[in-house]
Amino acid sequence: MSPAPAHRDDEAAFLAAYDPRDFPAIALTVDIVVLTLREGRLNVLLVERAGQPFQGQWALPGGFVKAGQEGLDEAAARELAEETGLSAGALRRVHLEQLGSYGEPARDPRMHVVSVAYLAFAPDLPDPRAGGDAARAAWTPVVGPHGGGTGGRNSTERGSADRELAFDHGRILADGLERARAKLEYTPLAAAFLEPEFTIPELRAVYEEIWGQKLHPGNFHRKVLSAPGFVESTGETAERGGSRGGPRARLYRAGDARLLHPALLRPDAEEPDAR
Amino acid sequence: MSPAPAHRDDEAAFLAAYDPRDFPAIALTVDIVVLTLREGRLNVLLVERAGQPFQGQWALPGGFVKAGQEGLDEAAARELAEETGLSAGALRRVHLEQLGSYGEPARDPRMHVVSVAYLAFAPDLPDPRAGGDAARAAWTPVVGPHGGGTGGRNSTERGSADRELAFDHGRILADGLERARAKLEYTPLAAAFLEPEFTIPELRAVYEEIWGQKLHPGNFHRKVLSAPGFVESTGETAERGGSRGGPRARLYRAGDARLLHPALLRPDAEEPDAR
DNA sequence: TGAATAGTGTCTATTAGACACTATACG
DNA sequence: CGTATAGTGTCTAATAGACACTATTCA
Repeated sequence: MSPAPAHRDDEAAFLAAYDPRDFPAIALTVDIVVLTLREGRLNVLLVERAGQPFQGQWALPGGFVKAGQEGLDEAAARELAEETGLSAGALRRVHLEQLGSYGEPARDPRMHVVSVAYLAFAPDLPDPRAGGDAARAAWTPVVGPHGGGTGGRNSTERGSADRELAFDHGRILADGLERARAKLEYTPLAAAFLEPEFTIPELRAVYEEIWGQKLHPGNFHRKVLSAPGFVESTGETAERGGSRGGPRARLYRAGDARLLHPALLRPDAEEPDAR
Repeated sequence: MSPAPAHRDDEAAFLAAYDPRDFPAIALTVDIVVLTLREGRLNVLLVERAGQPFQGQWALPGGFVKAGQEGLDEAAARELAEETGLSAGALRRVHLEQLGSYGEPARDPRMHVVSVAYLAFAPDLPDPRAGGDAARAAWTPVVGPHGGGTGGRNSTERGSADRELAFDHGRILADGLERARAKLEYTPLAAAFLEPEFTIPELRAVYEEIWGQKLHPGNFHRKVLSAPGFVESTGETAERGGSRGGPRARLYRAGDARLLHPALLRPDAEEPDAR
């Protein structure tokens, strides 16, 4: 563990003599898969790269971790705020979790850059503004097993109508989408895509869009209500019924559970790839 | 993303002029939670630190990622081989997966060191030899909700009879243990703790030790056999029966499933902390 | 008025767990 | 021979999903 085989008696003296420059440099970035629903469709936040490498290509938002100044979660939250232009208050409604780290030496042609990827679930957000190092930033529809239920499980997953993402961001996005699908099964995080008060049919629409398949309305309703702490009733009723008719649904807000029991398993998840 | 706001026309020229030293340094390490069963008890591999900081304290094995030369998975595999002294062949029987990254600026007093933690499941291995930067290395019993079923879910988790680990390795170990418990539920990785051929009661002992609770022998047996691809029969029978009597059990080897359907849920996992 | 939807009731096939039983092996 | 265990059978409570039905709202 100790990079220099020093055996000083005094730790303070050791630290004073310690020069970080003695070690070969690896750069560290955070990149974020920010997912949201816009008009019912799953979107991911992408930025167009202003500089080299991959100039002009789309990439996940992210940036370098400020050495010695911030932890990984802080860096991700900072980048998220910068790229979406959201206030600290609005950010509290966003779920942010670590997705994984990606460190192939050749993933960035400049040097060895390790990226710690994060995954965020956000309610419908305003259009992003391009940050300093991004030419543009845009919510981009995610295709794949979404958007019609026709796409199979094995179809290549990428954002935005076949755009190829820079670096290995296509892979990171695919990992983030799979994580998101899994998270809906055993956490109440689907509510993070909605306003603070929402109806069960709205919640069901989140599941249907992210899982890419229709769910049974009656059974879904019952399962949500039977999972303790998933939702809690407000006593209120939605202003209007469904756009195509039907009674007004009751309003709920997110409960205090962090894990769902029982879980809402994907109907098809019996054989994911059961080989 | 681009650290210097360069707008060169030619990517090659850009790369030639690129100096990695322009950026503040963050060091990158991999640390590994290596779990194994020794005489039926869960053990973790720990090393005693030879140098500062935390000299003389126990820590997870790990080391610096070789910048530009290896990816994260490679670095973890290399460290694992170095610390356990295992051959490449023996390492193929070890399961290794990324656990998460830890990057608080103050987690290492020398400088900002980000650690990518890995989790490994290994069959019973020989005693480790101390590496270059470790005074000693030893398999260390894990206490916690293990070892007798008396420990509650909330008991502080640490290795080796109340040893305090260096850095934030206590936290990493706790995260690794929780991941291990969860992994047994929906993957067939319990077999990674056993020899290539094993009996169902041996497999059950893995679950009982890691989950810290007794399981119903009959129902466990049936659930394992009903999960497609979990185990496949060898047609053979164990040489001897149970040490305290009983018929000889049949031998199985790991099947080709990577996910269990249906999953083997922890009996208690109904309310993990359902708040 | 017709069509679509919210929410609830109910039936059934499946499953998890408890219990029981036998056959086998150790000491 | 006594005891413990492997493996299987069976019963029951809980669950998932299918189907049905009413009331409510939009167009």
